[in-house]
Amino acid sequence: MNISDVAKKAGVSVATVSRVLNNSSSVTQKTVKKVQDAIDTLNYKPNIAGRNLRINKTNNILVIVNSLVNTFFSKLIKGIEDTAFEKGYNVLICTTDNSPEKMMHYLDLLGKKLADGAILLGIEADGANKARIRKISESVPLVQCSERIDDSIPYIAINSFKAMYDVTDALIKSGRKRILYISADNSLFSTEQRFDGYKTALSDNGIKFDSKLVIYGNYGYRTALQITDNFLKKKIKIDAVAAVGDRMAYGALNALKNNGFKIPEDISVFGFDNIDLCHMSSPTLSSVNQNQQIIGSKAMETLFAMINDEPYEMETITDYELIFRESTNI
Amino acid sequence: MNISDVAKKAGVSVATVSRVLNNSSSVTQKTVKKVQDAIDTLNYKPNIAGRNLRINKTNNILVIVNSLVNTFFSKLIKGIEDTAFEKGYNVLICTTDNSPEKMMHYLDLLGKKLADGAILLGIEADGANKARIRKISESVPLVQCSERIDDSIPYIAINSFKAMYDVTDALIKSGRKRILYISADNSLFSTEQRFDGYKTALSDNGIKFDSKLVIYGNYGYRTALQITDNFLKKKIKIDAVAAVGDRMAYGALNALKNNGFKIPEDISVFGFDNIDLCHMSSPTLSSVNQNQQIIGSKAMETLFAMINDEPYEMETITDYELIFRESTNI
DNA sequence: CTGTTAGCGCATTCAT
DNA sequence: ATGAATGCGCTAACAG
Repeated sequence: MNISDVAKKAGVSVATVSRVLNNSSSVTQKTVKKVQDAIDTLNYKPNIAGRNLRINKTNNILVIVNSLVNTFFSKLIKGIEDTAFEKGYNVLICTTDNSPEKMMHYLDLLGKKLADGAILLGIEADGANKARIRKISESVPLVQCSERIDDSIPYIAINSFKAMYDVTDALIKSGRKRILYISADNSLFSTEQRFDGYKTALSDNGIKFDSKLVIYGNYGYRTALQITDNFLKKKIKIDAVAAVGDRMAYGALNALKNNGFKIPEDISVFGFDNIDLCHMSSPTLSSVNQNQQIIGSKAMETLFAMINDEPYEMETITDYELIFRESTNI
Repeated sequence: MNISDVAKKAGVSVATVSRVLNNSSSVTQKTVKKVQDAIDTLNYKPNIAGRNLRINKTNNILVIVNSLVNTFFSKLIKGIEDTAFEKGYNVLICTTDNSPEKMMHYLDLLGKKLADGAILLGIEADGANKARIRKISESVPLVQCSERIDDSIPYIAINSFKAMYDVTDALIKSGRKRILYISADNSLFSTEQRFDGYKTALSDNGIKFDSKLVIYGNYGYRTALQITDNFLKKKIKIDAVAAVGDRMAYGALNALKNNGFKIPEDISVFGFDNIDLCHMSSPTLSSVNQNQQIIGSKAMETLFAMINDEPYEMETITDYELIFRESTNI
């Protein structure tokens, strides 16, 4: 069942059927109707593979992400998908499980024309892979979201420096001075930016940075619980905690509780990303909210513009907001 | 840059290049090397669209799901993806936002040969769409996961009846008799099954079912908080809560706390799905854990068998386990 | 406004 | 073991 069956049925040429299908150049209403009827009675669906081959375009885009099991990214993907849907694109999701090999494998699919472009979500890459990604970006539209790998590739994210600056500043303004900073043990752009934000806010408020007040986790709850507990054993006095992720903030929060501290009376706790849990837990958790839907949408729009040779921004900075809840008394 | 460029470079025919590419029939080692070298120096990638058209197969599968922003489904998708990756398939994720139109749109893509088959995740369908899905399933491999739409389509899930039976039974065995049941306001197979499990466990333990002890939400936290609060205003005595979802259990739990009840001393609370939050909250929440990774993996394996005309199971029932935490004293 | 035809890149049948 | 030739389904250039 193909286009020529429809042509035969409708008593026209395949070209005419194709024209109706793509409502390209002018076809008489009468002919359109004949063709439509044939399509309907045969229940014909155009074969995408044939079309893709001919026009050398797939209307697919790749989303490359470490893991879907992270609502930060799944919300972002929803933004991508909604916009992709509007523009007639299908979204292929590729999860890499933090494996560079898997990531490069998926990037390879772009060369095979499986998709017209790709969005890299929160991707970390070392020197060699950075170079390969840059190389690929020279021939295929690529957009990076929420983490920056290469300056030559369009980038969409919040200003992580400013966000963590604001968190730190708010904690200080509420009277806290010794803020335990829970960072992540990676080389992500956002990690570095946030750390800079923390240090700059301290310094702007005349507080000396103390490296003993910095501990490193992996975004997970258990590790954060553990490292905070270890930290508390040292009996170093603190009056607040700022974490680069909510799960880590919860790990800290529970470690603090277990050690007899009252939240927020003794110690304020501030998270990052505003996961659903933040408003369901007790105490509810103060956190930084990003609008993932918009980030995703902007990423797709940028990619779409690249694919269609339209102008686009090299850098799109989106909004964030600090949400104050019970874990802080600000 | 295509297969014939490679053939030219290697001094062989396109047929031979194709054979090397698919290591089909016998090609001399020497020829293989020549071709490989040509491929490498040209950095040639076979065009998937051309291949798909020729072999009438895409190695793509569709996953149709209401929303990715639900770790239950995203974990399931991880199971699908891992298995798909092993088998050389790419996964196209289509989110429907509970819109039947969107779902049918995506199912339509199957007819257009965008993918070789589809997995339906937790999909709800009314009479008309049920019929359309069944119709589609006659010509395209389809698998349904975690919710059942049609008996003629392979199905993978836990036994929801038995799981909720076990929850209810465990609560009763721990001395609870008046168990508030928080269900969801939908016509999903699992909803019905769980409700039956609850009622049967009551009856098997000689407890009369009381319809006043059943309230309906939408899987969300806020609604559950609200309806539980409304329920408590009626001053009907209860000593336990069983919910069909963890978020609802949390809504109930917080409503109970707000009304001065102690968990679990006054009232035990049991959730369903074991979301991450369960072990991070205080109190931690007892819940039913399903192995989504395995469900997803089995779904992909079943779909793979269908695509390749191999034998497959019409029904795969996976394990679950009750996890007892601080919200119950069992 | 419509038809004829070529060719996108590939796998495969049929020769040799 | 290899090559020549065909056609998968479609769009677009060209002709009329």
